[in-house]
Amino acid sequence: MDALTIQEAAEITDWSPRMLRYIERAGLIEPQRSDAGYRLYGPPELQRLRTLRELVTRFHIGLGEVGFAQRLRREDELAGAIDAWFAAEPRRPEHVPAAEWLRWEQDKHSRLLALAGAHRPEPTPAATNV
Amino acid sequence: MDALTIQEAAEITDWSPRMLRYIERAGLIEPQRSDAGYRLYGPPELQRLRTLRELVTRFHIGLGEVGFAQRLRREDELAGAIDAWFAAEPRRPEHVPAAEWLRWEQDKHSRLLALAGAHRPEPTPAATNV
DNA sequence: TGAACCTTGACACGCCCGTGGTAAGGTTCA
DNA sequence: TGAACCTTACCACGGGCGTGTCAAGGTTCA
Repeated sequence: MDALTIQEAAEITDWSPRMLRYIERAGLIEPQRSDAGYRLYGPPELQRLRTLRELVTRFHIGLGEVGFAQRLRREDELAGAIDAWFAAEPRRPEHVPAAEWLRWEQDKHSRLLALAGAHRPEPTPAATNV
Repeated sequence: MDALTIQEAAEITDWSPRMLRYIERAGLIEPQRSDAGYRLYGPPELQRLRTLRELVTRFHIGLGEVGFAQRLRREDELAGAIDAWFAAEPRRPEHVPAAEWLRWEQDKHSRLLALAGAHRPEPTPAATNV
């Protein structure tokens, strides 16, 4: 057999048993269980534990962030909404001098503002409205 | 003038001026500035503020999460590393209950509700060796 | 000019995250 | 059988997040 107990896995992956349980609770790495309920870490889990450590240290992110990335790839609706939000990002053309941009933008805005002012109704954007 | 000041923007987007500054510091929405340094919120910013609110409440995420999504689309290396990590996911059980995060999320609130629901963790089907 | 706004900075507070520890009890194995 | 491991559940604690409020000072405008 080549599955390790939580303590053994912790030792060779440089996490603590406590953190291995925490990681599992975050839904990131869920090892199999023995009949008695013991966590069993196989080579794939060990590898992922090591790379997870590298991920969080190298990019200075938390488990919450990795968990969120997981949500992003599991929940299409969430991913879509996020995409839409960033797609609406007001990008100011870099090549245009700030002053120019400002005047151009203000012109555009004054027109849009008139519309926005007249078009108040926004009861409850049912969904995906961006 | 067609851009709104922070207070006006706060009022019509249902945030507080405090939060508008906070959102800006999070790098999510950075309004232009007047010559005197006043924040100027134009229609695009106002729209994004509204949709940001919807995003956050509808999916129950924080500004930190949105900020992380921003990092993901700005830093290719990070996105690649995350992709790689999830690609290495051991697909033994082949299905993952998408309600995983939900359990995780509800867990925090459940403490406030003083719920007592202890149950024996169901041992996985004869895991054997991995 | 003065009220009403804006700026940044700081203190505060409650909740959540990452982590450790410990207790009470079940499992493994020499 | 007993030591050493495992399980879950709880307490603790420093730091960060989301938010409000206040202070000291600059800007706008009727």
